[in-house]
Amino acid sequence: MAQFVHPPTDDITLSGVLAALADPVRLKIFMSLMGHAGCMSCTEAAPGGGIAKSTLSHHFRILREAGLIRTIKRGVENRNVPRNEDIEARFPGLLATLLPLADQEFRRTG
Amino acid sequence: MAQFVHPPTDDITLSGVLAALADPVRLKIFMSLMGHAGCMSCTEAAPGGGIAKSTLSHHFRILREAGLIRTIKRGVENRNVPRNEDIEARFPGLLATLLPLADQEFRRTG
DNA sequence: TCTATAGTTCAATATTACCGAACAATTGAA
DNA sequence: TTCAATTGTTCGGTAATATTGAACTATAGA
Repeated sequence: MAQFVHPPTDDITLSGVLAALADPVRLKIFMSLMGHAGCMSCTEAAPGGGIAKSTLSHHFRILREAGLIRTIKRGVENRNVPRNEDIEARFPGLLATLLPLADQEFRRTG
Repeated sequence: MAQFVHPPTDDITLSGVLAALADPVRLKIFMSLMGHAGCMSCTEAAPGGGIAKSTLSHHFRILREAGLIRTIKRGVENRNVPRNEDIEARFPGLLATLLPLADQEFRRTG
């Protein structure tokens, strides 16, 4: 039986999603998850830089509460999965346009 | 000759745009501007609620610095114009997908 | 049991948002 | 010109949020 770190939100708002993805760190995390199309632990999905793990935990919480990811406790680590279908259902086409632009942006700046 | 309140940014970033539009007040302001497809003063574009004018000024500054609007001083008031083409040039399709979703969202919640 | 690992929570600090009040600039009327 | 009204910015104080290291919980594996 799935042990959610916190039960997934069913109230996904546009402002919540945009605010969550407006932070470069969280955007990178979410894109990593999308790229791996399965599950990643928090440390796997985290971008390289010197970010404190308490801060990372905070970022994952924001992504969870925005409804962008689902987090399941599995052994000692967390399995984070993007909630593709739920976001697509609420905001059709949003991710399809946003993610390529984010990709382009990160290539440009780093 | 155009008197800009501040010269328009030529460095439009995705995080800047998303952060600017993640705030419901700013999103409403920007959508008002898009809807009127011309120029609006700050007070015209502002949503109804009891928002201090110093706060509104702050919101317009964020929209300006994100590169979403251009503000020209005209007489006693400001003329705010959305920078459609510049945003489309940098992030093709972003506004086209975002704004209808925002519209739907505001209809849902108010 | 003992140690290592993965995240969360907590308390403190730093950054940012919001407001009212004071200010500057322009308009229009007296 | 002078005076009042209008529009928006700036400033100082306070409230809210972000970031961090340290302490803590829970699980895995030797």
